[in-house]
Amino acid sequence: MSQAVQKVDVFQAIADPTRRDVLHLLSERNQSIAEISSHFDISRTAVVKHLNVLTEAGLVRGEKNGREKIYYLQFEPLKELKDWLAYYEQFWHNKLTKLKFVVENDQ
Amino acid sequence: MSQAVQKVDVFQAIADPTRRDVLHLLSERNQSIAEISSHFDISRTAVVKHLNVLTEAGLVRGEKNGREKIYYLQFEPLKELKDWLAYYEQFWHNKLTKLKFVVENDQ
DNA sequence: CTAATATAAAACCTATAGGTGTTATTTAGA
DNA sequence: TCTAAATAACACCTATAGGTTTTATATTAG
Repeated sequence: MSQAVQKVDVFQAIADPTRRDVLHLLSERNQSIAEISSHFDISRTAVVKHLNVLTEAGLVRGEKNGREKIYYLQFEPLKELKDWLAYYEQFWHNKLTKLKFVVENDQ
Repeated sequence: MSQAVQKVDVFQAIADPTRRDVLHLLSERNQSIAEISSHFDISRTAVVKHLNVLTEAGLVRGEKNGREKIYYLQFEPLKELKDWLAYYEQFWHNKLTKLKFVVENDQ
């Protein structure tokens, strides 16, 4: 199989503020676990757990490089979020359009 | 004050699949607690708890109508999600642009 | 080959998310 | 005005998310 089954969905993965911070850090630069951890007050083990959740959601990928493990951002799972959001944007757009119609035809 | 402080953020609110289902139901039709509950296997009390979380996040609004309480969707908090997502879309767009440049200038 | 560095793995703790059932309270309608 | 319907308010249970510390395994640099 090309890709392991996704155990954590993107909604759950980005629910935690620390994990969102990790994603932001990785958007600035690919980093090792040690580098990432240095930005947080929590233990390195805790950071690794968050990285595991993000990995299971497919939002990041870790590659061993010598004794380091470098983490990279992955965009693909955010597409699901984008689609989900698009549905409600469309919903809202329709509602506003109807409202506009009512206002214009009201006296 | 016009609006209570937001106790639950939108990321947390949409993390639960049941709550996402509730939002979807409300996008089809404004509904009472009883109506919403009828679509789920969990107890009405549990549904109410989810509605409370969604309310605290500002994603829904409940209005008493006689002995019923009708729930409505609210779009506004989704803007934060949209902005968050836009950042990573931009990030990805830039990355692809750079990649394209490299490919085109490579031999 | 050994010391130091970086990560992995395991066992454990605690707060809380998501669920339950039971008991008020409010309101509509015969 | 009494009963049934709809919601609100409690008290309670259990799994797990998010954190800790400790111990083991790889890997690089002298």
